Amino acid sequence: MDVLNNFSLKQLQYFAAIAEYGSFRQAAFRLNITQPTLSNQVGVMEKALKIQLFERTRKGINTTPQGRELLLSARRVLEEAQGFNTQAALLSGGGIGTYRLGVTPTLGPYLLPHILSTIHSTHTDLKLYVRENAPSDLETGLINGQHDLILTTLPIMSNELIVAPLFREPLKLALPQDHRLANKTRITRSDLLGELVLTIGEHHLFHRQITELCEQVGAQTRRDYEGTSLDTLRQMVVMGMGIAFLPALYAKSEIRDKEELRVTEVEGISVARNHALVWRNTSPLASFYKRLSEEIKVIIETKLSSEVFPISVNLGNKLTN
Amino acid sequence: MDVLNNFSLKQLQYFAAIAEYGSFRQAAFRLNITQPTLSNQVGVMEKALKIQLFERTRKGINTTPQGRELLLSARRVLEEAQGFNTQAALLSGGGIGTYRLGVTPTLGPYLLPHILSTIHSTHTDLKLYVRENAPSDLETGLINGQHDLILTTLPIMSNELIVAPLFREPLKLALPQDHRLANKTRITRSDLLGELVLTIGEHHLFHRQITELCEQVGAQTRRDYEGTSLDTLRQMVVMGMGIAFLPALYAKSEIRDKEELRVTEVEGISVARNHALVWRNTSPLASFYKRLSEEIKVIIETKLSSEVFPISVNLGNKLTN
DNA sequence: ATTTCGTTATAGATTATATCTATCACTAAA
DNA sequence: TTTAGTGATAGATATAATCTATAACGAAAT
Repeated sequence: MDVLNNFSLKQLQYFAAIAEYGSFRQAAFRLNITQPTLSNQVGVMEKALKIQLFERTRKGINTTPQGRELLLSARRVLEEAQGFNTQAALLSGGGIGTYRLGVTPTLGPYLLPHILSTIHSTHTDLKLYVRENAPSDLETGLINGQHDLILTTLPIMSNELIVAPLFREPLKLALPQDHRLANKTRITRSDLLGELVLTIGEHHLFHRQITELCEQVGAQTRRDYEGTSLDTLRQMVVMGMGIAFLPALYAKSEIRDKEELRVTEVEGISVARNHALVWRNTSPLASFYKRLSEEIKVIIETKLSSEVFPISVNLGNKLTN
Repeated sequence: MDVLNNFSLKQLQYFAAIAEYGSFRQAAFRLNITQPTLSNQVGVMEKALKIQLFERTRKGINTTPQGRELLLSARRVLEEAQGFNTQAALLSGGGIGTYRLGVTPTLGPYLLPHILSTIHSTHTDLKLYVRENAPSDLETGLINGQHDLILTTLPIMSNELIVAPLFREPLKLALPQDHRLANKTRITRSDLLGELVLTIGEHHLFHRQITELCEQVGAQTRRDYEGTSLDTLRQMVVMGMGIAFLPALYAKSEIRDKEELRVTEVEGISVARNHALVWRNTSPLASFYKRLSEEIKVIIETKLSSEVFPISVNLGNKLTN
């Protein structure tokens, strides 16, 4: 990829045109340049390549054997260049291409299935390369360019990122079927007094929320048995090791079997995660990402309004829960 | 193939380098240009394509999704350009490529098999696209560029052609086995008195030579039964319709079966064809063609010295027989 | 806090080069 | 002999690529 200062695309174009029309004058006319320009440029090229491409006579030209050989290569180059050009024309519209979307493992698998198909139908040529990471890794990964966009849980601290809040996802209480509260229609704060609450590992963002809540209502958290994923947390509840708070979208997606667990809300408490679409403030595609976030909000409102809620107040970057 | 004034090869190269090194400065250093040049050129390109390729930050760059997409196309263009370049480098040596060689049907098939393999072994990458035509068509075909070279029978009249005489090919007498002269060891001019001589069609160059000879030695020519090719002429001799003069190389190649025909020389007469390699005086490859003709002469001298002879005198273009 | 180093962008001068106009030299055909 | 067609050449001009010097900003170290 080093020394190709021998020729230019323009010269290749000239070369091909002359060969095609069999005449400098003709070719110059078609190319909207003058004949001397053409003579000059081809001459320059021939000198640079040390190959005579045409044999000039007073009545016209012949392409030399070497010229004929090179013509094939020249045409291939021009074809690729043409391809580059048409692709650039397509891409300049925006919304086309492969975008690297980072998601958290506690949201991505349960949200994306609901929205991807709709997005795909609106943006046929938009492809998402989805990659899962813990929220903190997502944020730094976005900053140093490993992702184009992330779909993550607030808060986002960095001020070089732009945050488009999407929705608020409540955490719901999951009880084993044989639990004393399982058949109670209304569960309130006071019901939780003395309960054993299982939590997910503390590097997850809502770990702290849960522990704070438990302190308030007088429940205990089991520090010795923290789940490493939502799935293990669910299994631990099924086995009767305690109760747990699970994100609403997870519950909707994964807890089909009503015999296994009972998922319910607790009156008088408000514990939830806020999710947002985030990109770098330097990204030239900011306006497209903004539009995309609006579209996602609409999709969620349409398809998931019973599970999640709009984020009413605009709390900005420092949005905490 | 019309409007690709959006970008240049150089710009594509710059684009690829920046993406590769992840930095304008780095890339500029590698490309041996200054960073402002790079910034400027990429900017020009982005404006022309209406696509931002890179997202610039104070700590470096990120390639945009569109940029990543286009990078693939850009690399393909550069690869083809590189291919063009290396091929040009190869070709600039000369002796490489496909040359369109015109030959006469009464010589080509009987001479070329003897010389092509040797030429191929010396010039591995030289390919000959061989095409047969009557000598007069060969000459005009060469002049108007349908051939690069011709291997033809003299004389050549046009003064825009350069003639490299190759060898002199005697015409030998072919007799049927039951002919009265067939077993005679020495045949002289006077033996031909009253013989019926078959000739090839009069558009062939040696037709006239034969008829002139026949007049001199008192032989008759059969105008009503002119052969259309050397093969038919041979068949006519075999069938006893007369005797004929056949080119020595044809006889060597095609008359294997000694029972069928007797091929011999006639003492005291000298009838022959002169062959030459011919090209346009405007051809930039003249020196290569000249070299090639010398090589062919050597090959013939080595492999066919018993059949054909050098052309001793340099008779120039107007060489007649 | 301040300095230092690393990043890209910008402005203006300079250099390189692509292009045009006008013309020449030659050929073929009218 | 003239006319129309071919490509080449010289010199002027316009365009564009490049360089130098500097700005503006961020990150990290002092």
